[in-house]
Amino acid sequence: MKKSQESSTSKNQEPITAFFKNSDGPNNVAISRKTNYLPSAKRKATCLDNDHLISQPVKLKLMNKETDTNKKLKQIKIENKDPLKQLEHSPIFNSLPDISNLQCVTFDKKDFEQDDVSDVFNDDWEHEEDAAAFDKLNLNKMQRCEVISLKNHENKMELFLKSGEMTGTCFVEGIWKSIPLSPGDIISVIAAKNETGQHYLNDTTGLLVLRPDHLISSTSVVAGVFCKRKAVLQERWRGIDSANTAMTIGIMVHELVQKALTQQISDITQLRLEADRMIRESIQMLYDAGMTEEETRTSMQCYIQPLNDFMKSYVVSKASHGIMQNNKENWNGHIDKVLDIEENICCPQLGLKGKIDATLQVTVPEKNVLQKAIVPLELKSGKASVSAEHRGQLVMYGMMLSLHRNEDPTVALQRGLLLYLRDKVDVREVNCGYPERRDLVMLRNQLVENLTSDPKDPDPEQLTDIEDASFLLQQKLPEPINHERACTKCPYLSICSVHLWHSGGPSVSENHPLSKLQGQALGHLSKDHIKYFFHWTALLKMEEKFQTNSSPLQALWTESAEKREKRGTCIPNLKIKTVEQSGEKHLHVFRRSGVRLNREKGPQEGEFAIVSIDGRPWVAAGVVSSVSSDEVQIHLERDLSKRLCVDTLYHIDSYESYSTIVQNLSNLGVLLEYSERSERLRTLIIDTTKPQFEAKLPREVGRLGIKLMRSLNIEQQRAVLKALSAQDYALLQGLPGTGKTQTISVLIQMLVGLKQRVLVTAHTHSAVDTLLSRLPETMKVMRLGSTARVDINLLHRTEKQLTASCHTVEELARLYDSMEVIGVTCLGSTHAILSRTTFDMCIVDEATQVLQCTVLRPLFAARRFLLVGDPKQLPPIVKSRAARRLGMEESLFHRLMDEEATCTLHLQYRMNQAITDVANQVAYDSRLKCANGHVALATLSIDMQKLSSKMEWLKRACSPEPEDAVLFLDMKSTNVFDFENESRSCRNKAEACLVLDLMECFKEGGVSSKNIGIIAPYREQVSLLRRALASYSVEVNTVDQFQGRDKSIIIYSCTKWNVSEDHKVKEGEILNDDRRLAVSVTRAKHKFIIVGNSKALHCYVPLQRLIRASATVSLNDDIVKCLYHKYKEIMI
DNA sequence: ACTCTGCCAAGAGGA
Repeated sequence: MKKSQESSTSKNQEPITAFFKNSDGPNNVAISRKTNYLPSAKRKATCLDNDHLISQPVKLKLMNKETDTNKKLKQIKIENKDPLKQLEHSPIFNSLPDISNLQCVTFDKKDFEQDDVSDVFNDDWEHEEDAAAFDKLNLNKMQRCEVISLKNHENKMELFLKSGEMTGTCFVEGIWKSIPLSPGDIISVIAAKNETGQHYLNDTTGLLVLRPDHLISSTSVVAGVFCKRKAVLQERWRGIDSANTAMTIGIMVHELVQKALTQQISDITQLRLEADRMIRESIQMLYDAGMTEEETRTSMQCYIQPLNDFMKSYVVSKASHGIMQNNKENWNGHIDKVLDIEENICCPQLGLKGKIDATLQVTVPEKNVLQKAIVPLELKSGKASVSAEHRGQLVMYGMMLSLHRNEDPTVALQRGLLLYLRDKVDVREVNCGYPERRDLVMLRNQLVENLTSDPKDPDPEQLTDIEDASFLLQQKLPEPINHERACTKCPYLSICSVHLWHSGGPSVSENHPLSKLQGQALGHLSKDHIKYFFHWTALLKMEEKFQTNSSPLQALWTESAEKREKRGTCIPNLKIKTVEQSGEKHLHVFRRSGVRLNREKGPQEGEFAIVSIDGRPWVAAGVVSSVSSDEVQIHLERDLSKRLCVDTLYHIDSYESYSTIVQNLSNLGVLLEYSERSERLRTLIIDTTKPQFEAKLPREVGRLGIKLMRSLNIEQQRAVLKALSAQDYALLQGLPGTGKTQTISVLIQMLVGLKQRVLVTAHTHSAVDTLLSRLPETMKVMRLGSTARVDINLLHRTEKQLTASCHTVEELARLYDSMEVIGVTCLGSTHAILSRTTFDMCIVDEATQVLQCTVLRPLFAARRFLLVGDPKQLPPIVKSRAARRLGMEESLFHRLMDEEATCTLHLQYRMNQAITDVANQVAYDSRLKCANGHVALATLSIDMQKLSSKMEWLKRACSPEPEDAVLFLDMKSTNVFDFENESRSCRNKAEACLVLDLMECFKEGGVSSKNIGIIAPYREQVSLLRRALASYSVEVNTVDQFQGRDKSIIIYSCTKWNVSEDHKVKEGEILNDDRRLAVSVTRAKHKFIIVGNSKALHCYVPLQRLIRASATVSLNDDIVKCLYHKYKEIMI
């Protein structure tokens, strides 16, 4: 039972100062890893004396007595609760070390007598020399360090830190002691030095940033001022809180102000016109929030006059002081220049990021002298509360900016402007002292503590039990606040409560509002529902952890651009060539001189990427629109050429966002809500209640069927009728080549004929587009999603095109409502149409490729659903091996598969009999049938006469005969083929040579290369083959890219040749994946050729099954040697 | 040591 919080948050108290109350709480200090770390008497420390570093012994004496300054500070704290005002009269200010003088001194390795710092951590501490290597770390500057060990003293904690080659110690007192640190933790520290040369932090000096590599946005930190628990929930379940009026107005006011500032608009009529124009252009946003234009115009009214006043008094006028005398609180400066709008700041030293509304150059009168300064401005469209949240945001921007200027973030003078415009202008200057900075850093630390794992946490990849995982990997959350009204209305109430009551952690007292709200929050949920929620949140956590480890964002500031380039995630050293406005974005063209870009690695076209400068990561971000050998084009949200000089070198890094994880978590959150749509899905998906079917279909179905179903075979017709009779859901299992796209297309036409609205979705854009392109042009179809990703033939059906003529929210809503079919990817299903209207049926194509938690989103929007897929084909992409082991690949299709609910299409129109037979042996247990004799007997059309002079094996390889339709070309003796040491790489030049020879032969036989597809399991082999076959314009790809399509001939290059006899197949090894193999085989219509080395492949069971089912041709050493000599020039 | 599609972001306000 924890009551401290419940009683301590009183109403009039600034929540931010409440930190002081908690600072004496218990601290969980880990015990030092090395117990006899270093006898303190022997330790040496370096201190700064006349600009020289002198080593001198330091006596470690615990200071039990308070220093004078500490005493004084305590008094001030008691007298004055507002940390903002505390430092103004504080004597401590002067007693802090003068960092500005120290800045020029850099602590470099060469400054020291002893160069050997590498073995500082030897257990042998007897030598004075080793000990002297300590405390080289200069903590007067902010440093990113690893905590090596810690030692708890009576009222302070001693940290042993390491940064690069340097090590040092630091004493931590006061509030900082409450940070739970473990050896291995990364922290960022700035500390003071006492008279004995010892670094220390206490309540009056220094900053300690926990796990600074995890950047938290400034708004998230200040959200924690009110409720830390909510701040954490908001980071993880962002999608739960839907668009509301206040926020929408806020966004519009921001745009208006930014426009006024950049264009110097100070005419009220013009501002009104701008506002009107803005409303007209934002109808999409208004639709999302369910607002009308009239309502919006009215709400905007109360900002326009004040904005006009603001522009007149502060921006346009020449006067720089003496203005607005009638209001003393108002700021008395002048805005000279707008330097930037929405400037992105990212500060790895403080673990913070943010976006500054406007960066301004101002003149401020100070002691009768005019001072120039650069200040951030933060606009707020709500009440002029000058709250801790609002000020805190500016304080954090201030700290980040001071670090960019190379100043000490604990003491550097910082000023920022708060602008309130509702009803009247109110400009406030926010300047602050140390305590508020400290408290904000601590607040951030508390959030990070919950948002990141600590070194002691279990490694998710080691977990083998789903129950353990869902218990151990639950979201850590701060304690709830005691605020009934806020909790009742909080959108995160259910998620907050499910963690509070079902995570085995501490709970709240009976009188706590959350106890009273328990029924409202969770009353509608069963144990199974909660279990399902925790299972999937744990799986997502595992996947997320894997992602954090494999592509760490911190590489942006911990690794050089060149190193990142080697890693394959960065295009370094670019200069701006041109910048042009393109819609709301700025198209930047970057040029790299000299070195050619490696186009296969690094940010690709259509991907989201981050632009950085050395020492300033993440100055902007946007979507890459093209990458050529010497240029990169990217759409950024702001114009970089305005602030920075022409010669600045930029780096563009690819970025893996976590938004998918957050969206999936949100979907699970929605599944817990008390609503009809969630209740329905919980019953069907979690409780797996049997789906119901209508016994009789309306007569209309028959009439429509005569017209529409004629093109379908019996099996397909049955499937359509089954889907139409579903009251809850139905499954359609479509084996390869069985015409499921055709079937779904007819089903959609039937549904539309019955006046039903259909939502068509799939995991990939291409699957959605394939379906939509089969629908008649007369049908009202809208494709949602980013235009860049949509198939070129469907551009006329994109939302952008169709809504171009809408000028009002009503028109827009009418248009959306009039659509008979909406097509969108599962992850794109956050579009407002899906939450504002209901569909009669949702059809999910390639449903076996979607994660269960991802498919939920489109399903919420429909009364019934149809899942279409083939469980024998590709599963969803799950990167974490552990998550795969625990069942994350199980799609909803798998979960719901049941004879009564499923229709299967067996009759296929693609493969001839020979390939069908092999497919049946490899994956389909004789279930796959050729639809008719024509399909069964189809053969490759090739002119064998032209190949009569070829060698026997090559003739068989190209022959159209059924007995050679599936052929294994065995290259046993790859040893002859020792081009170079390729033992570690996943490519095989021998196989590439063979494929090249086959291609040449097919070409001679008159087979068009567009009828041939080449598949390799590994990317590396794919790119080798692509280079080698560049002259053929033949498609070479991984299996995944061929899903859903076919070719007359498929050549499959197994690649692996150096697998040892006793090789133990690892879990999830790609060659052992029967689903990928099944997809490969079933892409071929007439001929399937496997190229491989039987010795290397014998350990892979699915491949063995395939090889046994096919005819084998062994290629001897001579053939291989011959191939080598023929093509060695091409194999680069 | 293997495959790879989707998601723009931080903030927009209020207890």
